[in-house]
Amino acid sequence: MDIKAVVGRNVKQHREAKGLSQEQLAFEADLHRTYVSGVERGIRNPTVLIVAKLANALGVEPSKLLELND
Amino acid sequence: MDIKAVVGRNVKQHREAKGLSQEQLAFEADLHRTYVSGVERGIRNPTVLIVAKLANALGVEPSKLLELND
DNA sequence: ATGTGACTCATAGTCCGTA
DNA sequence: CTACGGACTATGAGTCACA
Repeated sequence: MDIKAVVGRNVKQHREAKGLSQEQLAFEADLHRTYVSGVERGIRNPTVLIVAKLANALGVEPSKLLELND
Repeated sequence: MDIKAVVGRNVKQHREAKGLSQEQLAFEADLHRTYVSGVERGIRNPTVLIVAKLANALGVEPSKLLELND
Protein backbone atom coordinates (compact mmCIF):
# COMPACT_ATOMS: atom_id res chain seq x y z
CA MET A 1 0.00 0.00 0.00
CA ASP A 2 2.57 2.52 -1.16
CA ILE A 3 0.94 5.91 -1.55
CA LYS A 4 3.61 7.05 -4.00
CA ALA A 5 2.85 4.10 -6.29
CA VAL A 6 -0.86 4.86 -5.98
CA VAL A 7 -0.36 8.45 -7.10
CA GLY A 8 1.88 7.32 -9.94
CA ARG A 9 -0.64 4.83 -11.21
CA ASN A 10 -3.49 7.33 -11.04
CA VAL A 11 -1.51 10.01 -12.84
CA LYS A 12 -0.58 7.61 -15.61
CA GLN A 13 -4.11 6.33 -15.90
CA HIS A 14 -5.68 9.78 -16.18
CA ARG A 15 -2.91 10.98 -18.48
CA GLU A 16 -3.42 8.13 -20.94
CA ALA A 17 -7.18 8.56 -20.70
CA LYS A 18 -6.68 12.10 -21.95
CA GLY A 19 -4.32 10.92 -24.66
CA LEU A 20 -1.42 13.00 -23.42
CA SER A 21 2.29 12.19 -23.45
CA GLN A 22 4.41 12.71 -20.33
CA GLU A 23 5.98 15.69 -22.06
CA GLN A 24 2.62 17.28 -22.80
CA LEU A 25 1.41 16.73 -19.25
CA ALA A 26 4.65 18.13 -17.87
CA PHE A 27 4.16 21.24 -20.00
CA GLU A 28 0.55 21.69 -18.91
CA ALA A 29 1.43 21.26 -15.25
CA ASP A 30 4.48 23.47 -15.53
CA LEU A 31 6.77 20.65 -14.44
CA HIS A 32 9.75 18.90 -15.93
CA ARG A 33 9.37 15.90 -18.19
CA THR A 34 11.68 13.70 -16.13
CA TYR A 35 9.97 14.73 -12.93
CA VAL A 36 6.60 13.55 -14.18
CA SER A 37 8.28 10.32 -15.23
CA GLY A 38 9.56 9.85 -11.68
CA VAL A 39 6.13 10.50 -10.20
CA GLU A 40 4.46 7.95 -12.46
CA ARG A 41 7.03 5.34 -11.54
CA GLY A 42 6.33 5.93 -7.85
CA ILE A 43 9.89 7.01 -7.14
CA ARG A 44 9.08 10.60 -6.23
CA ASN A 45 7.28 11.66 -3.09
CA PRO A 46 5.43 14.75 -4.35
CA THR A 47 3.96 17.47 -2.13
CA VAL A 48 0.27 18.31 -2.17
CA LEU A 49 1.09 21.40 -4.24
CA ILE A 50 2.52 19.18 -6.99
CA VAL A 51 -0.48 16.85 -6.76
CA ALA A 52 -2.74 19.88 -7.19
CA LYS A 53 -0.79 21.02 -10.26
CA LEU A 54 -1.04 17.60 -11.87
CA ALA A 55 -4.70 17.26 -11.00
CA ASN A 56 -5.39 20.65 -12.50
CA ALA A 57 -3.56 19.76 -15.72
CA LEU A 58 -5.47 16.48 -15.88
CA GLY A 59 -8.81 18.12 -15.23
CA VAL A 60 -9.59 16.04 -12.15
CA GLU A 61 -9.89 16.76 -8.44
CA PRO A 62 -6.67 16.45 -6.42
CA SER A 63 -8.27 13.85 -4.17
CA LYS A 64 -8.78 11.60 -7.22
CA LEU A 65 -5.03 11.11 -7.52
CA LEU A 66 -4.80 9.63 -4.01
CA GLU A 67 -7.58 7.12 -4.45
CA LEU A 68 -6.64 3.47 -4.48
CA ASN A 69 -9.29 1.96 -6.70
CA ASP A 70 -7.53 -1.43 -6.97
CA MET B 1 -8.39 27.37 -3.70
CA ASP B 2 -5.28 26.74 -1.62
CA ILE B 3 -4.67 23.02 -1.35
CA LYS B 4 -2.59 23.45 1.81
CA ALA B 5 -5.46 25.21 3.54
CA VAL B 6 -7.82 22.46 2.38
CA VAL B 7 -5.63 19.76 3.88
CA GLY B 8 -5.26 21.73 7.10
CA ARG B 9 -8.98 22.18 7.50
CA ASN B 10 -9.68 18.52 6.83
CA VAL B 11 -7.03 17.32 9.26
CA LYS B 12 -8.36 19.58 12.00
CA GLN B 13 -11.93 18.54 11.32
CA HIS B 14 -11.21 14.81 11.47
CA ARG B 15 -8.91 15.23 14.45
CA GLU B 16 -11.53 17.02 16.50
CA ALA B 17 -14.16 14.54 15.38
CA LYS B 18 -12.02 11.84 16.96
CA GLY B 19 -11.48 13.91 20.08
CA LEU B 20 -7.71 13.97 19.72
CA SER B 21 -5.27 16.74 20.62
CA GLN B 22 -2.63 17.84 18.13
CA GLU B 23 -0.04 16.16 20.35
CA GLN B 24 -1.91 12.87 20.36
CA LEU B 25 -2.36 12.96 16.61
CA ALA B 26 1.31 13.77 16.12
CA PHE B 27 2.22 10.80 18.27
CA GLU B 28 -0.12 8.44 16.43
CA ALA B 29 1.13 9.59 13.04
CA ASP B 30 4.75 9.51 14.17
CA LEU B 31 5.19 13.20 13.42
CA HIS B 32 6.23 16.21 15.40
CA ARG B 33 3.81 18.24 17.46
CA THR B 34 4.80 21.54 15.88
CA TYR B 35 4.59 20.12 12.41
CA VAL B 36 0.98 19.01 12.80
CA SER B 37 0.23 22.50 14.07
CA GLY B 38 1.74 23.98 10.90
CA VAL B 39 -0.21 21.63 8.64
CA GLU B 40 -3.52 22.53 10.27
CA ARG B 41 -2.74 26.22 9.88
CA GLY B 42 -2.16 25.67 6.17
CA ILE B 43 1.38 27.02 6.19
CA ARG B 44 3.02 23.63 5.51
CA ASN B 45 3.17 21.85 2.18
CA PRO B 46 3.18 18.17 3.21
CA THR B 47 4.20 15.30 0.96
CA VAL B 48 1.81 12.50 0.05
CA LEU B 49 3.67 10.25 2.48
CA ILE B 50 2.80 12.61 5.33
CA VAL B 51 -0.80 12.85 4.14
CA ALA B 52 -0.97 9.05 4.22
CA LYS B 53 0.46 8.96 7.75
CA LEU B 54 -2.09 11.48 8.99
CA ALA B 55 -4.93 9.73 7.20
CA ASN B 56 -3.90 6.43 8.74
CA ALA B 57 -3.76 7.94 12.23
CA LEU B 58 -7.17 9.51 11.69
CA GLY B 59 -8.67 6.32 10.33
CA VAL B 60 -9.72 7.84 7.00
CA GLU B 61 -8.61 7.39 3.39
CA PRO B 62 -5.77 9.66 2.24
CA SER B 63 -7.92 11.08 -0.55
CA LYS B 64 -10.40 12.33 2.08
CA LEU B 65 -7.84 14.85 3.30
CA LEU B 66 -7.62 16.50 -0.14
CA GLU B 67 -11.35 16.89 -0.63
CA LEU B 68 -12.74 20.40 -0.62
CA ASN B 69 -16.25 19.86 0.67
CA ASP B 70 -17.00 23.60 0.91
C1' DA C 1 8.62 9.23 -26.42
C1' DT C 2 10.36 7.41 -21.67
C1' DG C 3 13.70 5.66 -17.81
C1' DT C 4 17.53 6.60 -14.98
C1' DG C 5 21.58 8.41 -11.90
C1' DA C 6 23.53 12.24 -10.39
C1' DC C 7 23.48 16.69 -9.23
C1' DT C 8 22.27 21.75 -6.86
C1' DC C 9 19.16 24.40 -4.24
C1' DA C 10 14.87 24.99 -1.90
C1' DT C 11 12.05 23.40 1.50
C1' DA C 12 10.01 19.46 4.19
C1' DG C 13 10.23 17.99 8.71
C1' DT C 14 12.75 18.01 13.60
C1' DC C 15 13.76 19.99 17.83
C1' DC C 16 14.81 23.77 20.99
C1' DG C 17 12.17 27.25 22.98
C1' DT C 18 8.39 31.43 24.33
C1' DA C 19 3.75 33.21 24.95
C1' DC D 1 -3.23 22.44 24.99
C1' DT D 2 -2.07 25.45 20.91
C1' DA D 3 0.40 29.22 18.05
C1' DC D 4 4.55 30.69 16.66
C1' DG D 5 9.73 31.56 16.20
C1' DG D 6 14.60 30.31 15.17
C1' DA D 7 18.09 26.92 13.96
C1' DC D 8 19.01 22.99 12.41
C1' DT D 9 19.17 18.11 9.07
C1' DA D 10 16.87 15.17 5.72
C1' DT D 11 14.69 15.05 1.63
C1' DG D 12 11.90 17.00 -2.18
C1' DA D 13 12.03 20.24 -6.40
C1' DG D 14 13.86 20.90 -10.50
C1' DT D 15 17.38 20.00 -14.13
C1' DC D 16 20.76 17.46 -17.18
C1' DA D 17 23.16 13.97 -20.18
C1' DC D 18 22.50 9.67 -21.75
C1' DA D 19 20.61 4.91 -22.45
